[in-house]
Amino acid sequence: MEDVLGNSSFLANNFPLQIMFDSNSEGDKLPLGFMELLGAQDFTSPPLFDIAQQFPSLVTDPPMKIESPDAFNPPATPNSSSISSASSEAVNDEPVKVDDQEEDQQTTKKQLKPKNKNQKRQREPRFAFMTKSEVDHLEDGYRWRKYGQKALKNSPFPRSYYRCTGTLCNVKKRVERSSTDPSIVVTTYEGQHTHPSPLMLRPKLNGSGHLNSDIAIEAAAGAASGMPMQRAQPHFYHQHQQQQLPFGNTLFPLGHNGSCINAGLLKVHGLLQDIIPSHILNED
DNA sequence: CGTGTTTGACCAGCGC
DNA sequence: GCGCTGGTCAAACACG
Repeated sequence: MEDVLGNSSFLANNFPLQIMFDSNSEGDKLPLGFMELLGAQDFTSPPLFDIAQQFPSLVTDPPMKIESPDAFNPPATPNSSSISSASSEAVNDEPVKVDDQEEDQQTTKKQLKPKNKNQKRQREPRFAFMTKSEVDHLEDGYRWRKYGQKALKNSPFPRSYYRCTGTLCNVKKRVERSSTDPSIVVTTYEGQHTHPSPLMLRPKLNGSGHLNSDIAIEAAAGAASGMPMQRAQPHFYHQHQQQQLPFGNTLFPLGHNGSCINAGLLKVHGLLQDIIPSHILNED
């Protein structure tokens, strides 16, 4: 339970989570991240989930269960750098959702006043991003309303709860700092945005005038590598062998046996061309 | 006035 | 059954 994040949520509900982790030492606020590239796929491109499904070789040992495309609908992007974690909580053998928004709302209400005692509380797929940043609440292109804050048992840092302010959008996120490394901000997204990012309409340029493809690539690589979070986590800190990515950001290895996300990254590289303009991928 | 934050209280899930 | 903990609500408050 007490892990490097002091976070139990990753292990909740008995499903593996997958995280991606990289850092941006400057903690720069990137106006947009891979959410707009990945999250935007909800509206423009096939989700990365499909990619991972099509290329099971990207899945590491143990293979991450990919049971629902929802699990790969990536969350909004932290502005500095990111790790992604995917859960398959909302999958199981539940019938595929008919109406996302409606179900989301029902789910939310169920959490408070469940009418169905036989039915376990269902949660949305979750993604965790570990971001090295001075800022707690990372700008990700969406507007969030804070609805709660909770002190965590094994962490001196509180966890903040945010909800997307978009109408009918039930996406939530939790933001907390790692208890072991306060410079690490752990952002956990839950649910799917039902609307495009407000910032999506703007050109996706970073400070240097380049698209922020690195984040998307890392996310995709991490997602495809299928690293269960509960196993990957400790390695971030205790066995980390930082890998300098060609994209500039430092990516922490996810593999338990020395394999790092870079391997997956290479594999996904071609896949991402479907999502990310080729010139971006060639920038390295 | 609209929007967002703070914060105490409440509830549900889980482990013992 | 009980206590602990995480997650959420909602009133009060702050701010532009």
